[in-house]
Amino acid sequence: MDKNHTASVLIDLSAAIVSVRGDQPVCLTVPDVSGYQTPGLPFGPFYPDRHRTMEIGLRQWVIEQTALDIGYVEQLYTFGDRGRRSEGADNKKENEHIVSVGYLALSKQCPQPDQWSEWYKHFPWEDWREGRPNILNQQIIPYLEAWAGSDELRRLRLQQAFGVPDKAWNDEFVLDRYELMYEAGLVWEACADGRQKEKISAQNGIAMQLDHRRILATAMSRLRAKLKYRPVVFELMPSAFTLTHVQKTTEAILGAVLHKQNFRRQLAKNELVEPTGKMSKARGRPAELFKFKHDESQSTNLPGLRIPLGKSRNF
Amino acid sequence: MDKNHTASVLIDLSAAIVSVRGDQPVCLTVPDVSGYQTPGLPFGPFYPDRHRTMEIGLRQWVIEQTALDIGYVEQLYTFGDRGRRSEGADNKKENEHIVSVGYLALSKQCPQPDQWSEWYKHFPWEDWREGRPNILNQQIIPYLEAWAGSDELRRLRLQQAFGVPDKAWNDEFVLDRYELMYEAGLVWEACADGRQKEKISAQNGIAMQLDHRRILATAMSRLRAKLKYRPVVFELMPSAFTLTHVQKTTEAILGAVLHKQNFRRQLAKNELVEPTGKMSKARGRPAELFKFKHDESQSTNLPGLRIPLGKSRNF
DNA sequence: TTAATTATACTCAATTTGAGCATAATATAG
DNA sequence: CTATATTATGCTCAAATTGAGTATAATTAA
Repeated sequence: MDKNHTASVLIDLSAAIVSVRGDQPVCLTVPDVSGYQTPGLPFGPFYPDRHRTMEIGLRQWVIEQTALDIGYVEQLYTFGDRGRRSEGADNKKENEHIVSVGYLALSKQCPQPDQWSEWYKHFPWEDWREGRPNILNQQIIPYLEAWAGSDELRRLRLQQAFGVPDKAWNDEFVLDRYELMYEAGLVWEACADGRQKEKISAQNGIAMQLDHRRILATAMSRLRAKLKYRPVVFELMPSAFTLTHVQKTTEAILGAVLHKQNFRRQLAKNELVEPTGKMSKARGRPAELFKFKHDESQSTNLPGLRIPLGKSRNF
Repeated sequence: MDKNHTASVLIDLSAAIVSVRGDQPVCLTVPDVSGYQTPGLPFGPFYPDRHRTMEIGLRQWVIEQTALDIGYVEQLYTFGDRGRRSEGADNKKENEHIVSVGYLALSKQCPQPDQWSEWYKHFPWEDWREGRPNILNQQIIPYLEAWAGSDELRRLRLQQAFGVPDKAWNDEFVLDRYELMYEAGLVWEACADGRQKEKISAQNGIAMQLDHRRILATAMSRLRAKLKYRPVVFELMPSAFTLTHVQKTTEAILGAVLHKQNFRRQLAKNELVEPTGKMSKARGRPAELFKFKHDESQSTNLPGLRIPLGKSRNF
């Protein structure tokens, strides 16, 4: 292998910092820097001689820049695509190669509401809590079927990702769906020229800078999957909470509604929570306040709640 | 944030290329380059202006250097630890920071047997197919319990990772176990000075260069987990195989024996294989030869076999 | 011809899941 | 002060899945 190539790169640490506000999952974003009205994920450079590990580097600039208390941090994926920068409007140095390491972080609070962006504004087809989103049948699916045409591979991927025809919707395939839509030119970021961008700007969710929406999709996929076998929900909960609160938070992340009694049965069986003795005061019968039973530092390896998702979710 | 820091790094693409020979999972290794007898994982540099993505870069040098046909490739983790290089014997340039992106790749064949190293020679405590490995009760557990002492957190981690006391052994926690042993100074790589290295060299599995054993542990964890919900076994199988062959391969990866009839029931239910009509010839009653029902390109999203692992595996 | 070996069909109890009803304890509207 | 809406929680029950067997069939090797 010849060595006549640039091997030196800069490393960006990008973070999808996720929290839940009310019944909406939100993600910390930074204001637009390009000419378009697209928010971006916060990111900072990695200085290898300053930080022992990349996770430490990530925590460092998150603390410095956002003053947030993030507990759970997980590395998502390292994106090394050439021309990642050149897709945006600003295009400073062509020769400066940037590799971006994506992270998922969870935060219990989300102050300054204007800095947090709701997941489902970027991915309106992912929220099934009120039933199948209209945008699917009215826009996305017809377009994708036309795009697939008689291409067998495309149709198979369509069936895998979107469950059409006659397959169930899988809430974990967020990334697959986004990438399919990207390839089909259905999302703003995939459009090369400005005119095309104008045409679909408002549709199919709010775009983000560079490949940030892809990173967010990766984060959503990972979090939805993890929720089902590790008790990460509690990284999004306050120290005391009602069982309904845990359920609403879980449902927000999954974009699906769950059976109340069965959800509680799982919680009970896995011994994840214990009563505090106190009661919540709201409308209706007061609910008992619970707390997470375990140390947060070890929550990574606990069994978690095998979420009962129900069978017929593709109507 | 001040910019008076080196931000430029080199990127290594390290690969745990896994195959199964007979009933042993194996991993492609390169000969020792340090003074010690430790094999290493193959790796190559990433040239960002030559390869569009890192995965393409990885495939490229694997083809060039090993002439292997690897189908399935999955990014594992990006390690950015400072001083990753300086642990080894050769220590060329202090200022050259290297970030290593680990990959898991699966290969159906493993020619040149001397270049492939068996998993369980590096991790003898991970193979439970003949029952609980003796090394656990005779060496590892006593040492770790002494190390934990009365430290509550350490005892909890010990319980999580190794299941002592009264918790089940979880085959997926390969990385957790290795890291705990590393911290406790139980593995060769964790020892700073040569004398200490001598002392535990032969014990606790064959060491590897740098952090390569950690990457392999990550690969093992990921593969064992994935096996249970995605049909990746077939990436390790020839085009036609008997059901027993699939089971033996699965058992090799998991390091555990499975119930034959239940394993087949899962295969049947998920419609993963179809008969070829041909028969295998060996000792005993001939078995029908099957083939994987689906296109390999889409195998990522298929349901997979929810492996029936049996209940009482910590005796 | 017999024994060893491997494959495959079938059974059955225990557990888990999906989905529901019934009842309890509070706030709020009239 | 009573009725009603609202939320919480206890309990049931059929269907499906899982764990762990037994029985039997088709080969090779002795």
